Amino acid sequence: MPELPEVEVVRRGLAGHVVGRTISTLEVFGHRVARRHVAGSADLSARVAGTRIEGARRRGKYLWLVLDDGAGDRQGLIVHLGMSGQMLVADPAAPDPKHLHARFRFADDGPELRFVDQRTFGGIALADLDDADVPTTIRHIAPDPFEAAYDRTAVIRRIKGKDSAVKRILLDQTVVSGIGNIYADEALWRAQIHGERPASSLTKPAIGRLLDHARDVMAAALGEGGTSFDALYVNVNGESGYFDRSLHAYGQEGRPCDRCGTPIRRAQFMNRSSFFCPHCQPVPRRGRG
DNA sequence: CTTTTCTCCTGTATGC
DNA sequence: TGCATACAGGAGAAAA
Repeated sequence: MPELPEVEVVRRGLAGHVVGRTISTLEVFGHRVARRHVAGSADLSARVAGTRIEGARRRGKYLWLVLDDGAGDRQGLIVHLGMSGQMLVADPAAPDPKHLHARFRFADDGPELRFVDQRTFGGIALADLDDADVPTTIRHIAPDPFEAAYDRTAVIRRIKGKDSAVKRILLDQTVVSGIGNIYADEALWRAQIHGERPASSLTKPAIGRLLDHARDVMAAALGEGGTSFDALYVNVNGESGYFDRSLHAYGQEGRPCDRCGTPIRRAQFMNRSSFFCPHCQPVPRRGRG
């Protein structure tokens, strides 16, 4: 549920609180959190201990810390928040919260870093970095709309070539990353496109406008500290953003559309909820766009 | 190869 | 009050 803006809020917090510091120990609790680290949690802890955090990076919903072991070897510590993951900076004397899955202690004996995750869809893992300092294990994740590597024209062309529902494609992180259910619905509302329209039925300019709306709505959300529709999304200090006040579609079932007044409708799509204005975003007829 | 469905997980809300 | 059920949904595995 944390999407690009919420993850960026966390990245900025990490940049301010842990970059430049040296990790003394990493404790991993339970078997779930390091499941993507194939060599296991003991290996993960051993490799992370003693490294210095050189940077905090992000692509889409993926975060990673660039770690330097001081001997010329650099690795990426990937952090994915999943549905409910939190990275919290805390006083080491503060009691452990429920659902604490990992704890980073630092050589300076300053505040520690905790990975807390109620639903345990998130996790941490180490990976090699490529020449651009992107972990090699997330090379299948496309650049997000804020990256220099984002090729808007190529993304439009790729989307135009697909017959799947356009919302499904917005959520496909291998096409463009960072967009989840909330910002997909918001971008579709802004673009006045129904998410079940086949992508190939949209004109290239319409696809371009949709992508630009997705970028713009995520930028606006970031400007307000992210969306806190769920109280689980917080920055590293445990504080929520307030972009949920600015949502036009997501979670607005029954409320009048801010553009035309028609009640916002909710429908099941891909086993998730989709919110849309039935007037501004007409439902496509089956078999055509 | 591409596309779609299933699965992982637990706290909260709702219905009987 | 208790118990069952629905729901939130990112992403990778599995299936089609």
